[in-house]
Amino acid sequence: MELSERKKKVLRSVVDLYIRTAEPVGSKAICELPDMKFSSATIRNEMAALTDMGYLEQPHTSAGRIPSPAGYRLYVDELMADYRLSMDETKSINSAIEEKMQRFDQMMEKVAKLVSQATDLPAISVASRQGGTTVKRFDLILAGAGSVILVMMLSTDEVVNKLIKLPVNATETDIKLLGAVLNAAMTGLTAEEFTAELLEKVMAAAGAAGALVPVILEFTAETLRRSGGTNMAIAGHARLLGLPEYRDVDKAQKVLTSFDEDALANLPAVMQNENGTKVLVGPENVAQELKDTSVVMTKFDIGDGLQGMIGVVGPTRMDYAKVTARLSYFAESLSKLFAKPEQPQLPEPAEKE
Amino acid sequence: MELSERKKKVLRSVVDLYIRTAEPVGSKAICELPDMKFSSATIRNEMAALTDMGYLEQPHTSAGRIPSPAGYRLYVDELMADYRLSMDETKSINSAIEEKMQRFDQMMEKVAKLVSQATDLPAISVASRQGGTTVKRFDLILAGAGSVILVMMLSTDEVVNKLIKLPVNATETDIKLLGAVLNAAMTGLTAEEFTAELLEKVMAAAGAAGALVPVILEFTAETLRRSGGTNMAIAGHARLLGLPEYRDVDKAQKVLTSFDEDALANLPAVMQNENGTKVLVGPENVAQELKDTSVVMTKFDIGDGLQGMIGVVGPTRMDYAKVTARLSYFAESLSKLFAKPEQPQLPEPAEKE
DNA sequence: TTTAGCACTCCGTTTCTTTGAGTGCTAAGC
DNA sequence: GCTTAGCACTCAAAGAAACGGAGTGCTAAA
Repeated sequence: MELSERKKKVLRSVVDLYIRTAEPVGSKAICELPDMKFSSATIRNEMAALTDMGYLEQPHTSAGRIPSPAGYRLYVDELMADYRLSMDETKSINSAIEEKMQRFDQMMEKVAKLVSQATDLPAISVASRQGGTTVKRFDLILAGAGSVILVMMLSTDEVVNKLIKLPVNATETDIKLLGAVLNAAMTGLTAEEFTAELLEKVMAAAGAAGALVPVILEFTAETLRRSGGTNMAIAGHARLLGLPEYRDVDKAQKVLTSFDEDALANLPAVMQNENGTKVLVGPENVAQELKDTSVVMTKFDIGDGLQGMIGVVGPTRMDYAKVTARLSYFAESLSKLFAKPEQPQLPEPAEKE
Repeated sequence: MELSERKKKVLRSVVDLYIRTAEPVGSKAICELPDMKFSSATIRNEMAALTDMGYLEQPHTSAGRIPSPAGYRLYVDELMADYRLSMDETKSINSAIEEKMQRFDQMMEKVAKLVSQATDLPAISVASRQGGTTVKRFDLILAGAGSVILVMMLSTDEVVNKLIKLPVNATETDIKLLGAVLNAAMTGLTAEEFTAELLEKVMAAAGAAGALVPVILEFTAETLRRSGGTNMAIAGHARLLGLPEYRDVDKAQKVLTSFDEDALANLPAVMQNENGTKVLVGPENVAQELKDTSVVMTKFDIGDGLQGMIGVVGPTRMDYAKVTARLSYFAESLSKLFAKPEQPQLPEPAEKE
């Protein structure tokens, strides 16, 4: 069912205002907006309708409305006005990039820092090898006193190993079975394909030694993720605390902790088959800890078989238009930067004008 | 003036208790301690004396006492009991290190993460080339419309350049003078030697183009710091928020912001000529934002001309004994790890016992 | 020199009240 | 049939007042 133009206008206004103020928006505030031709009573009716439809929420009876996740979604998809970057903004982004990218090594950190600065939100920056590494072959060696050695050969021909303590007694046969199961189910998979379903399937098949599966699976995924050349940095943790929604220390802690614990590690996977800018509103995030934050992210090209991604994490009430615009521009500039042959060692001689 | 044994005992007890509880400590609590043979009135007198001497402070008249920075200092230097690591602790540190250090590349991040885990505080980890890089030679090129190009040749024979906008009009002569001053005053210096005094001296000598000096100095210091191979990582931001003193978002934000802004960048310099573990209590920190936090840090050997450092940042009320012990042990284990020829590609075959 | 006793201070908490922004609904107006 | 003015009602947030109790400093006795 389509919303009437007026409803859309009201919804847009509510979201806009809430993004600006972080306070529930009342009917009066809306009807006082410059191009709003109706009285507060009318707006009130519209808002009640939008609430019924699930686009707005009411923190409590006598408060204004705030957008629901569905409301944000609609806003992002259809309602929000384009944000046009000013000359100043483009200039400052470009000069920041040119200035700081002199050395390649700690690049991801630099990028994350710059993105964070540009958006005033915590930012993430990832470079990952396309078409990830996989495991060619698993071997398990029963190693005396209650432990096994896991040996993996990767598609890159690296060999990685790990000593695992046995939580239970397992016989030679159990381990052999487990090895067979691993080789059958988990070879040729990239890090992104290690899902909860896979875990269950393998555990079911592994029988007595099934208890080892979670450890092995996690270790393998982690190894592939890193061997995939994934290099990721997060910057601007502190900016989260500047936002009114994170004056609540517990909330802030939850989100910051999730950063340390790689809750963002699967964002690149989400972007895998996407183009342009992707917005994840609140509960659309897979990671539990991010259920009431939003994520905006964009790909960029590093060349050399590497895929770059930048993104920010913020409150669901985030200035999507502005953030999206700045992020896209950032990605564009970075792509251009990396497309250049190499940074010149010396600038052109000063031209005469 | 020496403190009586009893005063020392009281002071130690106050610090110990405050470290544990984060609440001002009253005379009653002290005299109820197992081996405290005096009444609360006596303790009260002792505490009043310790307050006069500047070792304790009173948040307000009717509250208990908390240690002053001087009190912590004394505690760290003389009073605190050795913390003996349990087998469990050493084991878990060692296995964490062995397990995670499979790949060398993102090592500093890993180390920081592990240290943070082991201490439950934000941690920093730095690897820096010993005997830092210096600038061999500066050149300034006047580049048409109000800008100059700064070209530096480093002791590593790298060449770095930067375009600088002129805030004022400067003539060829001014720039020449500036160039001469830079070459005279700033060649051969490592990043650590770029101090506020140097800045003033150079600015004074540079005359008309003096306005450029701060920019140049900062850029140079930054370049050297990085080219020095300094590689640093911070982890565990979120743990700060778990501490009662940082339930106050503004305080937490100040500290976390300082992490993003390299307030920790000069810690390695502080360690330069130190050995063992160094503790900086509250105001002993140079960085303004860390004036009411404490820092504990230790060096470790990476070999290969690299010097490692690990450290943690926490409230002045921090368990110095425990943190110091864990940090030292960590540093030891890391040194050992790096002293090994190379990580074995496969572990030894399981031994029979 | 130590300790029991006591008056005093002052913070943190709880409880109660007030205030006002915002709502839904009804009935009148265009 | 929309739109709007009016009104009674709700409820969180802010303020005021009262309370309780932990801790102190001081005095006087042991």
